[in-house]
Amino acid sequence: MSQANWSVGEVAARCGVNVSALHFYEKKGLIRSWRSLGNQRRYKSDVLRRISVIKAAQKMGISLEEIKQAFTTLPESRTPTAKDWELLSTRWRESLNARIEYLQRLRDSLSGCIGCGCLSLKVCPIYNEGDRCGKEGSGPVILDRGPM
Amino acid sequence: MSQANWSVGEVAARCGVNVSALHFYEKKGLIRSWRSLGNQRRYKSDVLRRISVIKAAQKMGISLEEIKQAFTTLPESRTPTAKDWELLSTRWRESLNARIEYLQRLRDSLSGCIGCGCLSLKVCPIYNEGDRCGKEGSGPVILDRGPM
DNA sequence: CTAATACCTAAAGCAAGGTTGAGGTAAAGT
DNA sequence: ACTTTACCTCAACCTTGCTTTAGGTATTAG
Repeated sequence: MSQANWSVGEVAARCGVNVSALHFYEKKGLIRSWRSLGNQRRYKSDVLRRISVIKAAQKMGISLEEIKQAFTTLPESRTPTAKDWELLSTRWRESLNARIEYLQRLRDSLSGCIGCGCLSLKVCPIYNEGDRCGKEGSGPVILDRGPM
Repeated sequence: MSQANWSVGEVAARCGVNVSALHFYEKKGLIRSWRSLGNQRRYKSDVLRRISVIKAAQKMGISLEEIKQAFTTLPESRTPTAKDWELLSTRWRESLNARIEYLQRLRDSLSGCIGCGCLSLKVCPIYNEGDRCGKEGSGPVILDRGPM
């Protein structure tokens, strides 16, 4: 079983992050700890999952601020369950899908666009935003408002 | 036809970027200009394509430094042709594909991983790196070294 | 001719996501 | 007991990709 009282160094080693990152996450409100008699941080084992979720979400391109927002949907009173976490992952999977589709559109336009003459011109789907300098207004903007 | 001598303001308006960004790109060596008698920047029209390529590459997640490196493969002596640009786009398409595949693996693992109990444990494909704290060494690391 | 823009340079600032360093306390090994 | 290692806080620093500000020159519109 997992221990009950993790020190910051143990968590850092276990999660493959620096102690400074844990301090940082705590300051940002993404994780919490209580203190030992000697004022050292102690963690419940569910912090491990939080950190792994932070890292996974970052790989998806989700900012710490967004992760923090998502964490506010977790229960305060009890340790989050698998269901609680699954809800998060469901929402993020949607944004991940959107991002993947965006990149796919970008890739598919790329073949035609960078090599051909259209890039930087009026109707290129890759390069086009606020491009109203030509004589007529520009064509559709397919890619510019994609998810970041 | 495109004009021969673009001012910085014209390029900025045409490309939808700020003048300050053009100064910045120039300082970083991504674009070049010559000067008018009154010391103002003047651009050849091929700067438009450069900038659109910069923007497209950024959408793919390519850093300015990498873009600059890629630009060094363009000919110095003549204005780059469609073929020249196509070469760039080919290389980038590969890295874009890699990134897409990485995100797809991430997505496909996500369903099982965040919700289940494995995340933060020894063999989860999403959360796993330098995880040698368990009794045995950890399992394969599927996702951690993916392209950024 | 004059006033409003547009442009110039250099330096500072901003946001994200941390890391590094200084100065000091706590806990653990021998 | 003593020394090393782990931990604490706070502040400063780093990188990327720009923007903003300040102080000054050039160009353009009326």
